[in-house]
Amino acid sequence: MEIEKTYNPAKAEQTWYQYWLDKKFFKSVPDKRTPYTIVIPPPNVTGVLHMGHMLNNTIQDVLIRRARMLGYNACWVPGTDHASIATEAKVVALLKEKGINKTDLSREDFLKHAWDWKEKYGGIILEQLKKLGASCDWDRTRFTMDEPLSDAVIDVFIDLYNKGQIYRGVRMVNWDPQGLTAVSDEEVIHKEANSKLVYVKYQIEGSNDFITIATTRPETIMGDTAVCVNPTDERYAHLKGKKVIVPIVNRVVPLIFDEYVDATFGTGALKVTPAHDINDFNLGQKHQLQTIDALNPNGTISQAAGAYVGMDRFACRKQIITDLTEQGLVEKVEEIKNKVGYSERTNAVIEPRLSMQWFLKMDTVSKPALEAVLNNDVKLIPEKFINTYKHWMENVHDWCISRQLWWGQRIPAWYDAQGNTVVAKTKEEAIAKLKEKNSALNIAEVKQDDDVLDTWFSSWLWPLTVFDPNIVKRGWDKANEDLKYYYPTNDLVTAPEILFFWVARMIIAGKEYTGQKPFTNVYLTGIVRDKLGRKMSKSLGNSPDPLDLIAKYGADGVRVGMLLCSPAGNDLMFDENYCEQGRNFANKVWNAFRLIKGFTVDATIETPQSSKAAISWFENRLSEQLEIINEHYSKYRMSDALMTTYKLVWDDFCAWYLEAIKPEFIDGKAQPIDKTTYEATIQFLEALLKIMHPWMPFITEEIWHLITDRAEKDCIIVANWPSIKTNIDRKQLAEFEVSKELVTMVRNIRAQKQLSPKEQLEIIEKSDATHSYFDNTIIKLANLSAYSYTKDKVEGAFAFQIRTTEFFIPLANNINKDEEIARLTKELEYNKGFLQSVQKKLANEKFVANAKPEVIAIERKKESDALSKIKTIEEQLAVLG
RNA sequence: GGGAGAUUAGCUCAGCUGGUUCAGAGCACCUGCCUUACAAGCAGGGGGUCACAGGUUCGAACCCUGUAUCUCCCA
Repeated sequence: MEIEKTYNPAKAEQTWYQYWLDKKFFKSVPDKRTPYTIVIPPPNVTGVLHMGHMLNNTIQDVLIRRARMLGYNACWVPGTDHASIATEAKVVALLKEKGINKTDLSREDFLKHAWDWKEKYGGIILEQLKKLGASCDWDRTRFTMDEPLSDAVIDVFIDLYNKGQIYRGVRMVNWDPQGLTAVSDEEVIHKEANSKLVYVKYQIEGSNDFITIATTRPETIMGDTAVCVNPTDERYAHLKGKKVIVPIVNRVVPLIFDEYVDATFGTGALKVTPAHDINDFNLGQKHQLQTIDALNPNGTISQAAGAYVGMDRFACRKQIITDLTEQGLVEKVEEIKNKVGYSERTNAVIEPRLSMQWFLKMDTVSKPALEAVLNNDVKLIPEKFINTYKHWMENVHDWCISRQLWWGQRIPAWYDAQGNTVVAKTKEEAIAKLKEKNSALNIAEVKQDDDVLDTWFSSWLWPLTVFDPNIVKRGWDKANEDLKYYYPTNDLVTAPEILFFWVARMIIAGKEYTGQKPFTNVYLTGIVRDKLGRKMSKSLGNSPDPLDLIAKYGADGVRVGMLLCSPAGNDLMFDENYCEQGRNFANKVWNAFRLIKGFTVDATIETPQSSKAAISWFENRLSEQLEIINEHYSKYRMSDALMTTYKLVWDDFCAWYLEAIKPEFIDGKAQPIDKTTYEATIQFLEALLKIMHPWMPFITEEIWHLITDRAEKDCIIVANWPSIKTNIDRKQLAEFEVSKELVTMVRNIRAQKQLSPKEQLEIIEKSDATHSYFDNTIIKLANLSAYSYTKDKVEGAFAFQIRTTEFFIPLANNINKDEEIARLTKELEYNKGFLQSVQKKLANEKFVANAKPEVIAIERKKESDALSKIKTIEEQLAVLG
């Protein structure tokens, strides 16, 4: 059979993914085995695969595939999130292109468009995940707005309302004037901006004096209902009891005194606009100030402002500065840097706004969730996030859960014309409840709340409702078989950015409705940045399309590339070079297979000693390294686990083992290989393929089937993870390390003396021994004619040491005395310096008195080794004269 | 302004109980090789005042204090 020289990933990827699907290897149903479960962080239904998803989902797939091989019942639940604001914005934009305004549509018509859109374009991202090799149980695919899941969201709202945890009230919220909705604190991104700090003069009533205030928001002047200064600020003490006149609208407002004001900022005088700043709002409450809302929901100036009505807030800001300047009321304008909040979803500047919203009280429900992390019941990886988590959970604010949108779960609150409110699942139930409050109820006037719930108010139930949407209604005791079996899940892999949005809230919901944590380990990935450290973004155009990368380097290559450079919790400086390295690794594996497949087996020939030794060594080496790999996995050190695998395959297997056992060519003909060595080699290859499989699922499955014809379900995806041999011979491993050094030394000498690798050399070891286990392997690897032992020095040969042993290579015409003297002198100096430092240490009484005995023993060994080396070198120098 | 973390080779990172002259890996780099598995390769090599300044210790990349720079979170 002809095997191609380079690995071609495209075909293998297509073939095997379909094969796995057909054989239902990803499918999981509860059985006697221990489950291993991951629920996917559901990507936005509108989303397309980006580098962050790649990283995230590759890690999940590695964990799932390894668990499957370890014999767990591995279940990875996929799905998408309805992402209310992002999706609604997208649908609105699309309708606009068709000339349809959302405001012209009824709620029902809009939702119909939205669902049409979702059915047509939603979930592309899940198809893309398949290209990556994601082994999700696709039969379990869920969407956060699937009817049963939505139902559960409503159940939770009703339940928490009945428990008194949910309330409605007027609060200052983060208003997105573009999305026309409130957003939570976590959805506001604070960015540094260059702003103008305007110093405006307000006249003191009944005088020609002015008080100057500094503001970055002059367009809210029309909403001012006080001016405030610090009571300790002597500059303003004489103004006590006075009133001031707000410019533009000429409103007379009180001058108030409050500790809140920072006397050192600006002029020390603050304009108070209770409707447009949270701190001003608090001041307003405290001093019982009037509240004037000078802005409309869309960010234009409101009727109530009394001036500039209808003008956009930013246009108004400019205009008002011009107008005030003309009136001589602007003292100066300073350029400053301040933080401005932007909407995560629409990127509009957030406006603090007073409005009627629904809130969830966080103080009591968050306590068990904080404890779960502090007592390590839920482990955060890396641990450094525990502090951040603690800080947030201890300072948590009530959660604004209503959104002024249509796409999402509609709040199940109902009102009558008299302002009575009830919470109920259906209109009928609501009417019944309202009747209790209002005997004269006019049914025609009963209205449901127009708002929907925050998306996170549905995704916090994700690990519960993907398994059992009835959990809220029926309770943990009556949970279905799936939930009982898979929950709590094992690992959650997500970005630290949503630690509070999502992770904390899932723990809250889990504790509330099952009394249990939703997952045991939370692996927090970093942000994927470009190699300059910039966040990858569409606008910068610095984000490669993951599918292009897969086409170019193969899915296996990209997976390896991503994970080579991503320790947990660290941002990842992505560089295509890593994918290239991944692709090269796949090709290396491919060629190792090609070599082995090309062997001709002859059952009659005996196994050479060199191969026997190599097999024994690699058997030990494999177990030794597998132990380390398992250890890395158990600590979620993914890059380390991968790098150890990489070196085991490339260095140990390809560079040392295969070179040691591969048959020679005689007269241009490849010699056959003995059966024992061949079979051992195939076994090693299979074990290595298994260890590589979680990282490189496609190529390993491809080779697995090319090695031999296999039964229908004999696939590497369900093969057993290799076991570690019980008695690893570490002494032998150490011995081979010395042999490797010897081989390297010989190669080095060849390079220095410009000797062909084909020219055979001879090695003589100065030792009392007559042979050792790896002699023949060394002969093979270093291309020697002989390896012999002597008790005496060999004159006129090239001499060197490995550790404390002396070796000679007879090189009749190739010894340059001066060069040798220089080399040996340098080595002598180094060893003398080393000896000196060791002896200094040993001469130190305090060291000998305080250091651990093992440490002292090591130092003594170093001393004696150095002494013997020095002696040897001095002898060699003496011989050279 | 408050909090958390980081700073080790050109780059990305290890260094997990303080103990091999002040250190490791991968990539990149340099030199030599198209050697019948692989040039997507092979062999060999160079490269670091462990951010800076003090301190603790027989001994510090590691522990402590301060400084600088960067990142993130919260207000």
